[in-house]
This record gives sequence, structure tokens and C-alpha cells, in this order.
Amino acid sequence: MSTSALDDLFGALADPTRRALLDRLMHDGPRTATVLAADSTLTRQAVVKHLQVLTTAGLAAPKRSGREVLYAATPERLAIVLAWLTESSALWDRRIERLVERASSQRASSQPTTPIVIDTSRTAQATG
Amino acid sequence: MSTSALDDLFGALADPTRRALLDRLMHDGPRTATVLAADSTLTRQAVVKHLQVLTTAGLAAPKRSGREVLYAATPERLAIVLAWLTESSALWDRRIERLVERASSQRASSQPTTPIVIDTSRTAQATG
DNA sequence: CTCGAGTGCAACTTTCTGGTTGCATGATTT
DNA sequence: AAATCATGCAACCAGAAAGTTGCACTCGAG
Repeated sequence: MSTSALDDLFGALADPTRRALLDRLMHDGPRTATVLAADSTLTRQAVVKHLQVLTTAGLAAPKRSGREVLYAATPERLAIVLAWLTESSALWDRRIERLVERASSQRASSQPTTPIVIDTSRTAQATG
Repeated sequence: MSTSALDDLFGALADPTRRALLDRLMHDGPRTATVLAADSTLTRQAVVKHLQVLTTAGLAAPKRSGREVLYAATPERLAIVLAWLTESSALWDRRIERLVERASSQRASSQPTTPIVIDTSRTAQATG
């Protein structure tokens, strides 16, 4: 019972290399470890290990195609993270609700370079 | 530039002990490391280390009160995780949007024991 | 001032993680 | 069948993480 899905998910996402890899797979579609390694400074083996971590977390899936192995992003499981987030933040207040709404509306208007403004300053002293 | 806020956040959340600690702080309000350690199997020092990780990630904040140090949850920064999530999933499709909406409405009706139903089965083959 | 409760610091051990290298195995093409 | 290209496996290493123990320090109450 020690390693839950959340452990694997958060653990996988904790590494910037892995997040970049996942991003790459989501953007460019399935790729082989060899190709991914060619574009980075890492060894193929290192990339493979990262992809295995992502696979264990359920965020990527390998698929043999001839002699190659294509890794595809399977970001559906990010919903589990989202569920944890909303559940946790449910305790605290409605601030998250506004953020969620803002996030959806921003995505809807498709402005990828605007990474959502977060106003934590207003609420920094709320707990005291 | 190696350790971004996301590294710290995901890293902090990757540990189940830390998530439990954060949960505890959010539920019960500020507590000292000594008290938190008393309720767990861990040493006070171990708890302190975890709280420091949470503090570095911006998810908790210590506050001296007499000779005690109360740690309070400051979950505002979870919004950064949420922002990353929605941004990343923006590539993929509108499925997340529905999940976000469902999450908000469920929270609004305040049913804490219902952890949001996730239908990943329907979309498992979507990437191929 | 002295005692007790609580915190802070430091050293140390063990395990995990990210990364490397070298070689073996398996599939494609000629 | 042989050469080639990609993957798979295993050993190995350095550094970080999780946790422990021991002791010094500091604050508050008598």
C-alpha cells in the first residue's frame, strides 16, 4: 500500500526532464527513446529510464512498431492529480474555484503564452 | 534555473507522508512538529524535515509562538500545479474541461467522501 | 536563577534516483 | 544469411532523500 497512484504521478512529474519529455510527447506525438535522446543532452538509456517512470505512472505508454518502440503520452491520468487538487483545496475556500474557472476560460481562448495569473499575495496572511 | 517552483511542488507532493502532513494541517489547522510527530510513527526530526520541504515548496509556513513553532498549511501555491495541469492538458482535448467543471460542481455541493469519478477507460486508446 | 519543554543543528546510515557505459538481443533490409 | 539499427539488460557511480540519534540552545514558568 506504500506506493499509490499519486506517489507515482507526483513523483514522475517532480522531474523537469520528465515533464519536458511528457510535453514533447504531447506536442509532437509518439516518439522513440532514440529520437528523444538525440534532441537532448541525455543518453538514450537515461531517456528510457525516464520514459519507464512515466509509463509506471500511467502517463506514457510504449508500443512496438517493427523494431522501434514508440512512446505515446497518455495524459488521462492527470485527472487523478486534478482530483486530488480539487479535493484538497476544497477544505480551504472558494479561491480555487475562481482559479479553475479562469484557467478554463483562458484555455478556451487559446493563449498558450499566458500562463495564468496567480494572485497569492492577496491571500498570504489568510491562515494567521 | 534548475529548480523551478514546479519541481519543488511536485517533489513535495510526491511523498505520501508529506501529503498526509499537509492534509492534517489543512484539516486541523496549525500544529507543531512535536505534536505531529506524536501522532505518527516518525521522529520529530523526520517530521521537521518534511515540514521544511513543504515550506520550501511554499505549501506550509512556520510561525513562532512563544517557545513553539506552529506550522500552517498555505495551499495557495497549489494553484501553480493547477495552472500547469490545465496548461498541459490544453493540448490534448476538452476532456479535462469537463472534469474541471465536474470537480467544481461537486465541491460546491460539498460531498467530501465522493472523490470524483474519472472515466479513463473511455479514452485509453485515444492517442494511437 | 533553575528546571523543563520544545526547538535547532549536525553527523551518520540506508536507500532511492538520475545518469553513465558496455554488451547482448531482436527486427529489417539487402 | 549478414550487416545494421534499435532496443534491452546489467553493472556501476555519485549525489540526494528519508530517517535516525545525540546534543546544544532557547524560551517560559516557578
